[in-house]
Amino acid sequence: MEEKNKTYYITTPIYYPSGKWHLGHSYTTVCCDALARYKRMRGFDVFYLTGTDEHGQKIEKRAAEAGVTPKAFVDALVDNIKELWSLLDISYDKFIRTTDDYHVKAVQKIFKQLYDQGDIYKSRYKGKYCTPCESFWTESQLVDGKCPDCGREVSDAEEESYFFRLSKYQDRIKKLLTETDFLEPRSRVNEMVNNFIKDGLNDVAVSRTAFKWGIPVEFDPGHIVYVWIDALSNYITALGYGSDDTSLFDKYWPADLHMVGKEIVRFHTIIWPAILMALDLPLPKKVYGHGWLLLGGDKMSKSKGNVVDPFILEKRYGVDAIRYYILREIPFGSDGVYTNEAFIGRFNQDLCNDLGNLTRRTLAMNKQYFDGKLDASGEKGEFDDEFIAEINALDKKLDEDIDKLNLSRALEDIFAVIDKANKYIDNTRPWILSKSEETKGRLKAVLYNLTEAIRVCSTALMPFITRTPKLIFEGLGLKAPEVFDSVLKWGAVKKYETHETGILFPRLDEKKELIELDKIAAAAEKAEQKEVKKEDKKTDAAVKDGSAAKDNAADKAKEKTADAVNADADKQEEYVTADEFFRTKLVVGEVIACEKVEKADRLLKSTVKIGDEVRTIVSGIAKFYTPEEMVGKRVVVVKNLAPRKIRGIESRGMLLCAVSGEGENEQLCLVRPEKLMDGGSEVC
RNA sequence: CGCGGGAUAGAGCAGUUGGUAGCUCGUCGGGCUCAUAACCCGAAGGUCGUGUGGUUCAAGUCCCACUCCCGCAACCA
Repeated sequence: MEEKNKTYYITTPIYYPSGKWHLGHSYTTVCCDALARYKRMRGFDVFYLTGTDEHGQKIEKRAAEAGVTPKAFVDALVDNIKELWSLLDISYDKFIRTTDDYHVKAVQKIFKQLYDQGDIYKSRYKGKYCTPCESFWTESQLVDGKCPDCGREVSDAEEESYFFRLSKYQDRIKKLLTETDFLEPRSRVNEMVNNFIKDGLNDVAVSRTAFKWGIPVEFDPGHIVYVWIDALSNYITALGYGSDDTSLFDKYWPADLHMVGKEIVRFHTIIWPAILMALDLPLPKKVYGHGWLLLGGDKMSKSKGNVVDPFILEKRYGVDAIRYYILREIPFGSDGVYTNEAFIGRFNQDLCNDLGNLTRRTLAMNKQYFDGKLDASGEKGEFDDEFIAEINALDKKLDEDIDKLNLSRALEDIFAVIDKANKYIDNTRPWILSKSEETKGRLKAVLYNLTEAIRVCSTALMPFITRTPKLIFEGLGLKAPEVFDSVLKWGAVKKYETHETGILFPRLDEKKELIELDKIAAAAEKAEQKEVKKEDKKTDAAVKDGSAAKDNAADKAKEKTADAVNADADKQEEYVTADEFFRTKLVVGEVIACEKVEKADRLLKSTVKIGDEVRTIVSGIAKFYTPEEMVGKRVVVVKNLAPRKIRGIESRGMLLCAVSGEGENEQLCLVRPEKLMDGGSEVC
C-alpha cells in the first residue's frame, strides 16, 4: 500500500476473429478487467491492453469464402467484439489490432533487427508436400507414408522460410520456467517442460510464403511474418515500442501480467520470452494460464450452447450478473463449467438474497426509524466488536487474494462480510430495539454499523461488478469512491442520509427461467441454421426479443455479397439425379470378424463378407460397439468407396451409420437391413 | 507403458509447511418478521477412489502400486 505511483500493465491475449464471440472470450477479458479496476483503486497507474490478432491463412480463406477483403472481414468482427466489451463494461486502455499501421511497422522493424543480429536466419523448411492439399507434413504426421488428409502420395519439398533461433535460448527458458514463478499456476510448468523443452527446442519458422494476408517481410517480398512474431509482439508495440514515441513503453514495460488461456501458454512462456531475450528486453513478470469455461453438465437441453451467448445473457440479466458469475464460479486456475442452473443459482442466492436483500432491509430500517439520518453517536453493544473486526479485515484479505490472482476467493471474502451482516441483524434484532425509546441509541449504532458494512462491501465490489455498487451508493447518499485508500474500513464515513432503493436484483423463478432460456436457445439455433444455409437475407423476425439476431459480423460480411453468396448456396442445395446417386453402390454385408485397432480410440477393424467377396473395413465406431457384438451383424456397406489406409490398415468401403450430436452428446448407430437379407444384396 | 489433470457428504468444490474432516447449494426440523416466499439457528449425510501398502507418535495432506474419469495428442467417409 506504499505502492503509490507504481504502474501495472496487464494484458489479455489478442483474440483471433474466426467466428462468433462467446462467453469464453469474455472470461479472460472480464478477469483482467477486474484486476485492472482493482489495481486502479489501489492507486496503481494501470495500463490494460486487449485487442485482436487479425492475420493468417484462415482469415484470408474465410474472407474469400464470404467474398470480402480480409480487412473488411475482420473489421466487422472487431466492431462486434468492441460492442461486447462495452456491454460488459471492460475498461481497457487500449485496443490493439495487428492490422494497425504502427504495429505493422514495429513488427517489420523487430523482424529486421532479429535478422540483422542473426537470431533470425533464412533456411529451407523441409517436409513432405501434398500438392492437391497444398500442405506440408512432417514425417511423423504421415499415414503410411501418404498424406493424412487425402491419402495421396506426397513428395519431398522445400520451402524457403525464416527461422528464429529458439534453440539458442533453451537453457534460459528452462531456468525461467523451473526456477521462477514466471508461469502460474505451477502445474502448467511440468506440462511445458515435459512436452516441449525436455527433448530440446527446435528453431521455429517465423515466415510463410503460402499466403498473403499478413505483415510482409520488408527485405524479402513474398515472405509474410508468421504469427509468433506478429501476434506476440503486440504486447510491446501497443506501447509504442519500435515507433518514434516510446514513452508508454518506457513507463509500463515489462508487463506485470499476461493473462492467457491454457491453450496458448506454450507460446507465451517459451517463444515470447525467447523473442524478448533476443531483443534484449526485460521479461514480463508473470504469465498466468487460466482454465477454460466449459459448457456441460446439463442433461435436458441440447441447445444450451447458444444460450451462452454473452449478448443474450446480458440482455436478460445485466452485466453484473455475468461478471459476477464468471468471476465467482470458475475455480481458481482450473476449468469451470457453465450451466444455466448454476448461473441462476448464483444470481438468486448471492446477488438477490444476500446482497440485494441486505441492502434493502437495512435502508428500509434506516428510513423507517431515523428517516435515513445516521451518525456514529449510537450506543455500542454486544456483537459490535466482532462485526467491525470482520469488516476491517476485508481490506487485507482482498489484497492477499488479488495478489494470488484468486478472484473468486476475493468475492467469497466480500460475501462473507455480507453474510455476517445478515447474521448481525438477526443477533441484534433492530425491529425490537425500535419499540422502545430507551433502546433508540443502541438501534442507531446497529444501523450505522450495518450501513458501514454495506458501504465497505459495495466499495470492495466495484472492481468486480460495475453497476450495482453505484446504485447502492446512491441509496447511501454518497458518491462512489475512486480509490480504496482509507475508505475500506469501518468508520470512514461518519454521517449518513440514506434513501431507500428499489430492488437491486429481482429474484428469478428458476424453473421458469430455465424454460425461457431453452426457448431462446432453440430460437437462436433455428436462426443460425437459417444463417448457415444463407437463405435468410431478410430481416429475421423469428427471434422476437432480438438478442439472438444481433447483427454479428458474419451477417454483415454476408450482406455485402448477398447475391453472389446466394447463387452459391442454391447450387449447394441442388438435387442429385438418380443416376448420380446410383453411382454409389450400397450393398448388404455380413460382419464375420471384428477387432479393435491398436492405439486408436475410435477405430474398429471389421471383416465383412459381401456375397463371395471378403474385405476389411475400418470405421470410427469403437465408442458405440464392441468387436464382439459386431460379429454376425448385417450392415450396409458403401461398396465402391475409394480405398483408404487408416492407421496402416487398408479400409475398403464404409459402414453406413446414423449419427447425431457432438462430443458428449454424440450418438451413433449402424444402419442395418430390417430383415436378414443375403450378403451382397443391393441397397437402392 | 504418448503428455497432463482429477477422484473429499446428494450436487459443485476448499483443505495452505502432515496434528481432532470444512464451504456453498440441496434435504429435513426450528426461529424471526426489518426485508425480494427473503433472513437466522439446528440436524441428517463422508472409513477423504482402491490397496486393509509404505514413512510417521500422527496422513485427505508425503512415498509406492493399481482402478476409474476428464482434457490434449493420435484416430474417425
